[in-house]
Amino acid sequence: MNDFRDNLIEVAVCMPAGGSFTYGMPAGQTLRTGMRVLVPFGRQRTTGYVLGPGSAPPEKDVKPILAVLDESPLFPAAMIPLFRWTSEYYKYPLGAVIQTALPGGLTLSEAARWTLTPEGRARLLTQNRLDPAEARILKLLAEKGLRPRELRARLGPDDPYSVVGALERRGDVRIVKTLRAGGAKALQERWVRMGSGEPAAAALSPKKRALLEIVAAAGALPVGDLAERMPNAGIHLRGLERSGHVDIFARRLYRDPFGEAIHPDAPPELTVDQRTAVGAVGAALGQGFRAFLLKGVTGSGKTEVYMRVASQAMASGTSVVVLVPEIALITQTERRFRARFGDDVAVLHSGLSEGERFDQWTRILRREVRIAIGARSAVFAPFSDVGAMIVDEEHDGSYKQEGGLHYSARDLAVVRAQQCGAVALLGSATPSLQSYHNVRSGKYTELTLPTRIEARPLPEVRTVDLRRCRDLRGPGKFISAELNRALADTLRRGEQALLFLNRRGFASFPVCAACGATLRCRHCDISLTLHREANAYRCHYCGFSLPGSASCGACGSKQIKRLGMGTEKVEAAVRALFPEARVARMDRDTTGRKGDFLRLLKGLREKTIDILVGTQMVTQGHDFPGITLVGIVCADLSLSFPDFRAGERTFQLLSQVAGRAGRGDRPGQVILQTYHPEHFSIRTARDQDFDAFYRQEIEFRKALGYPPITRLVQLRLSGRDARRVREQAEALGAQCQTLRTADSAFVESIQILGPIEAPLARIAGQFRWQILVKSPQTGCLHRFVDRLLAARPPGLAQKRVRMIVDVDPLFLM
DNA sequence: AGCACGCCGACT
DNA sequence: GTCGGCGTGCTC
Repeated sequence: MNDFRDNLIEVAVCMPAGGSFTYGMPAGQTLRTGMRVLVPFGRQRTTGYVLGPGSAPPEKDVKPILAVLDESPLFPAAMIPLFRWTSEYYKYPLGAVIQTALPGGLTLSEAARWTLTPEGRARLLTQNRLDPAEARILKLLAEKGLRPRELRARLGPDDPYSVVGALERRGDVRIVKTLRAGGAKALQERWVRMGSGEPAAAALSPKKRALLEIVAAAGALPVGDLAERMPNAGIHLRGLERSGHVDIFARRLYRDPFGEAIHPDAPPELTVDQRTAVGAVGAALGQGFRAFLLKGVTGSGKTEVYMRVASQAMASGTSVVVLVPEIALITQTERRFRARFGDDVAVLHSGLSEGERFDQWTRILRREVRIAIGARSAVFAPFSDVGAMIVDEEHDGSYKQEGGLHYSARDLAVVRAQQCGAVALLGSATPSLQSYHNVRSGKYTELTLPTRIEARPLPEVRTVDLRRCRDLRGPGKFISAELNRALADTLRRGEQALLFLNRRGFASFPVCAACGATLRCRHCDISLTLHREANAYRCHYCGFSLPGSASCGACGSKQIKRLGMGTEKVEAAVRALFPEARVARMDRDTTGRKGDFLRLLKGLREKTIDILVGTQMVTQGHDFPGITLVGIVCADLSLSFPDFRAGERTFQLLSQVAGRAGRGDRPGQVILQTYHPEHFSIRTARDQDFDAFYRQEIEFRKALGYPPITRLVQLRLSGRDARRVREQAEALGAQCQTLRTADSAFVESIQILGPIEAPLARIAGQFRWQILVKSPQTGCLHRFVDRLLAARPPGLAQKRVRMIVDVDPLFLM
C-alpha cells in the first residue's frame, strides 16, 4: 500500500541547511506520508520525513530512499502546511521544524568518528615508528574514537590536524560512520494467558498447577504480576510455555505520566458571563476560522469556559489542543481537564520522559484521545481534525521558545486554527498588548468575564512608597511598617501570606567594602549573586560560582558588602521579624528536586506554612485558597530592564501576583511596595485596570514604533572573539543598509536599528551583538530578511561567529 | 553539519 | 613546483 503513484517522493531532511528534496521509492516497501526514512544526503545519510509525492528536479539524478524507519506515520498529512508555514516564517529548515515538533529521540543521524585500525592499535602497543604527536593522537582515539570536531578540539594548537591524515594514509586510523538511533520506543510488556493449543500431557508440579490456576482465573495478566505473587514464577512459566499450557505474548504498555489520581468532576452551573462566552465560541465552531480573546480576572472561571468549548468541539467530532504555560509540575488547568475528560486527554509537557512523550504522541495519532493539553510543544499535537485551539494565559512568556526553532506557540496556535478552519480561543487576565491590539483592529473577538465566580471581591491593593524606607537599616528597609503590620494581622487571624520578589538568592550586588568593586562573573557581564544557603556566589546566566568566602577580585579584601536583595534575604528578614511563624521559600533553589514543589504546595494547603516567600514561580497555575495577604516586596525589578516590553511585563506580573490573594472564601489584600508609585504600569496594576494600561502603553508603542504597531526581526551574533563578533556585526549591518537602499519599498518600510552591543554584552564567554529589523508591514519585513539570508553574509557562518534569527523576539536582551 | 572545490603562503 | 590552510557553496 502506498500514497504515491509515481516513484518520486518529497522528503524533508534533518539537516541545518536542508529544505525538502526529491527521492526515489525504495523497492517493495510500504511508504506513507508522515513516515521517517533514511536518505543519502551529500556524502552522508540522514533522517528525512516523507511529505508526499515529489517532482523531479531538472537535470539531477534522483537518489533512492535507503530505508523506511516507521511502520506507520508519525504525523498526519494535515500538519504539513503548519510545518511549512513555521519553516518559512521563523526562517528555520523544514526538516528541523518537524524534528522539533516530534517527540525527541526519533532522529537517526550519522556520526563519523576517527577510530584505530588493528594496525594502529598494534603500533600504539609496540611504539614502532611512532613520533610523540602520532602517539598522542592514537592514544586519544584508542578508547572509542572521536568525532572529527572533538578530535580537532582536543588537539590544541601545537599538534596539527594534518598528522591525522598521515596516520590515515599509513592505515593506522580510519573514519567509521555509525548511525546513532534515538532511544524512544514503544514499551512492550510480557503478558501470559492460557495456551491456545493442546498442552503436552505431563504431570505438573504443585507450583506449576498453582500458576496455571492464577492464569486461568485472570484470563491474561502481566508476567511481572505473577513474579510478584510467586518466587521463581519465571522458571515455571517457561516450562509451562514449552509444554503449551500457556502463551506468552507482548502487549503495548503506556507509561503513566500522571503521578497522582485525579477525581472526576461534574460541570458546574455557568455564570451569565460564562454562558455568553461559551455561546459565542460554540456558535463559531465548525464555521471556519475565528479567533477570540477571553479576558477574565483571576478567579473568574476561564477554565470552565475552555472546558465547555472543548466539550462542544468534541461533540461535533473534532479534536482540541489546549496550551498552558510551561511551569514546574502539572498546572491547575491540566488537572481540571483530566478531571473532566479523563482518558480522553493526552498530556505533552516537559516533565515527561522521552518515552512518556512518545506514548502520549502515539495515543493522539491513533485517535485514542480527542484532547491534547500541554506546554508550547503541544501546539504540534498530531491531530488531523482540530476544531479548537485553546491558549490559556496567552500573555505568558513561556510560549516563546528560545533556542533552536524560535517560535511562539501562541501565534502558531492561531495559525494552525486558521489553516484548519478552527476556532482559536486565547485567554488571560492580563492579555498581551499584541492580542488586545488584535481585538481593537477587529481580528479577534473580545469576550469578558468581569467578575470572580461566587462574587468573590477582587483583593484591595495598596501601594507603599519604598523611598520612605530608603534610609532605614535592617529588615525595615524592604519590609515596610505597613507590610509588617499586615503580616502580623494575617498571622494573628491564622491566615496565610505570600511575599513575592522577582529575584532569588540573598544579595544580588556584592560590593567590596574596601575598594567598591563588585564581584563579577568571569564569563558574563553581570554581577554575581550571593546564595547564603549554598554559601556561594553564583552567576544566574552561566552557572559560574565562587565560594562564599571569596575575596574581592580587584583588591583582595575579604570585606564584601551584601547589597541588593533576593528571596533568601526576604526569608531571613521575615524569620527575624516573626520568629514564631512557619516560613517557607519557593524559588528555583528550593524546588530543585522532584517532589520539593509538591511538598510546598501541600504545606500551603494543609496550613503548615504561614508565610511563603517566592519568585514568579508562585504566580502561575495554582490556587492558594488560604492566602489572604500578598506582599510584593519590590515591584520595580522588572521595570528596569532595557526592553520596550518592561512595562508590559511588570503590569502582567504584578496583576498576576495580586490575583493570588483571596481566592478562597475570605477577602484578600495586596501590599505593593515600590520606588516608583507614580509609574503607570504600577498604578494600573494596583487598580487592576487593564484598559487604562493598554491605552497608555499602546500610545508609547505608537510613538516609538514598536510592536504591536510594527513587527521585529532580531539578528543576534555571538562568538568567543570580541573583535570578530563586532566586525561581523558591522559587516552585516552594512549589508542590511545596502539591501535596504536597493529597493524603494524597503526604504519606505524597513528600519534598521544597530548593530549595537547587546545589553548583556557577554554571556558564558560569548560576546553578543544585535541588529533589529523593524517594519510596519510583515510581508515586506519577511521579504527583506529572506533576501538578506539568501545573500548569506560572507564568512559569517565559518568565522566562529554564530547568527540567530529571532522573528518576533520577545526578550531583546 | 560535513564535505569538496578552489585559491593563496611555506616547505621538499 | 606541491602540500595544506581555510573561505565558499552544495547536498535530491
